Amino acid sequence: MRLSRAFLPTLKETPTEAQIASHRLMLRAGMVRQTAAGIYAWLPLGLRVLQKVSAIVREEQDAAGAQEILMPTIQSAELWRESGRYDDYGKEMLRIKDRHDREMLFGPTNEEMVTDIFKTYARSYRDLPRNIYHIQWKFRDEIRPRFGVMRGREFLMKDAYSFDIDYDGAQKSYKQMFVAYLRTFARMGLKAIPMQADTGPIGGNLSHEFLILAETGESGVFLHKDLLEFDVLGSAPDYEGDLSPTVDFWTSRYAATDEKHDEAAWAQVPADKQVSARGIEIGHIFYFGTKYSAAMGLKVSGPDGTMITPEMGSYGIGVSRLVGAIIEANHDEAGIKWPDAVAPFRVAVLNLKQGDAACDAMCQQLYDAFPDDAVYDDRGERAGVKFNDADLMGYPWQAVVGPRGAAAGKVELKRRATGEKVELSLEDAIARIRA
RNA sequence: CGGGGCGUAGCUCAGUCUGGUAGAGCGCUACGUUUGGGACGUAGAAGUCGCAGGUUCGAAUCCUGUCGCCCCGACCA
Repeated sequence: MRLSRAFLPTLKETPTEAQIASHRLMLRAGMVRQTAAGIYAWLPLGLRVLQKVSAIVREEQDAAGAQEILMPTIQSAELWRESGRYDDYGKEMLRIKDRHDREMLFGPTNEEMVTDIFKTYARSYRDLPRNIYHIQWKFRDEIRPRFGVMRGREFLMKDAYSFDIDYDGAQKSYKQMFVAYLRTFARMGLKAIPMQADTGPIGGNLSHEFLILAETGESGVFLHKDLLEFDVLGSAPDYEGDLSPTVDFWTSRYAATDEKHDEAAWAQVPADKQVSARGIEIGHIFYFGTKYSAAMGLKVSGPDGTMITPEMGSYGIGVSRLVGAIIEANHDEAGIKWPDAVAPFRVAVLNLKQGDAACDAMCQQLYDAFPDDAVYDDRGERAGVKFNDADLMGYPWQAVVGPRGAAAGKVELKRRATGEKVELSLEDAIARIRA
């Protein structure tokens, strides 16, 4: 992407409405544009991050055995009457009438719809277990949207739904998602901690929220320090094997949000292992048994010919919220510090003297070395502007090419996260960025 | 939904109390000088003053209504 031709509008001044770092930086870096309260348009830079985050979520869902589908945003009220949630859900649900006066709604979640779809095809216990998911826009008419994409009304969510023949199967599905979530967030450079949670309007009796620590988090959290030091990505999980050791590691150490906080249990945690902080919820998993399958008439034949009502669970990740959460966890005064895995581009090539033959040639080679993964700041701007914009947009690497260095065949490579700078030959610089 | 605040140029805001030619900085355009951490000068473009109605010779300013947005609280991926 050449900046001279890109639609990447950065802002020098901070828009007044933005109160927290991620919102300010997303607006300043030109990632999103607010179009109504809690509703955002995603501009190219923001969209790339959203897509990278989605891709990681998708890979880990697929690895855990879930299969992707895509359900619509608009649903029929009828479905929600079957489960009884049409009246329960309240004003958070955006209700719409079509031209024939039929009652419709913009989906806040998809338990009803997925159950309805699934029941058309599932005939036998042989059709189970299954886990299907989609990544789709949701709408929840929040009383008070705030914090940019962190609490928007329209938001992108990955929601998965598991169907199992019995309780043990459902527990296995739950653990698969539990482990998949740990890996998903770890790959984005986040330390997400699963915590006991309320099940809220979804129902059920087993639920974990995944939170990351951040000063601007909306929940208070209390946790055992060991949980912050565990290496999640150390070994690839065997999803068909016994996942209990991993899940037990996490669930045996104290971790709770203020809603579920238990002072007595907390007092059992050694004082030097107690961590109390603020947290942002980025994922939530539920086991809720037959709540929807029973209400909506999902039944399959069992091995002995009797009908069985499958056990279900649902598993959500706030994909658009994650973009904000990642920024909350990775920024400084100057701007964003993208983790490599979700960076919109891996490297920014900064040409400090546009039009200088040596600079132009070296920049072009750097740029060509990273197809679709580099931005080339080839604008006729002063060096300071390019430095500041690159810091703001937060590319993991900055390859700085000025007349002095170009004459000596050197590139100055800056690591955004640490601020560390080294002078390298062109080849070494390319190798270093690739590493 | 209760409380508070704000809508004036792309952005940040002044002007409203006390009605009388619509302003500044940043950004944008052109030219010149600059050129390794958000340069300087000169010239220029850019606004139905959120919308509707009213009062008035005259409304960004006063009155009524309305819409939108932000912040604080009770609720939540």
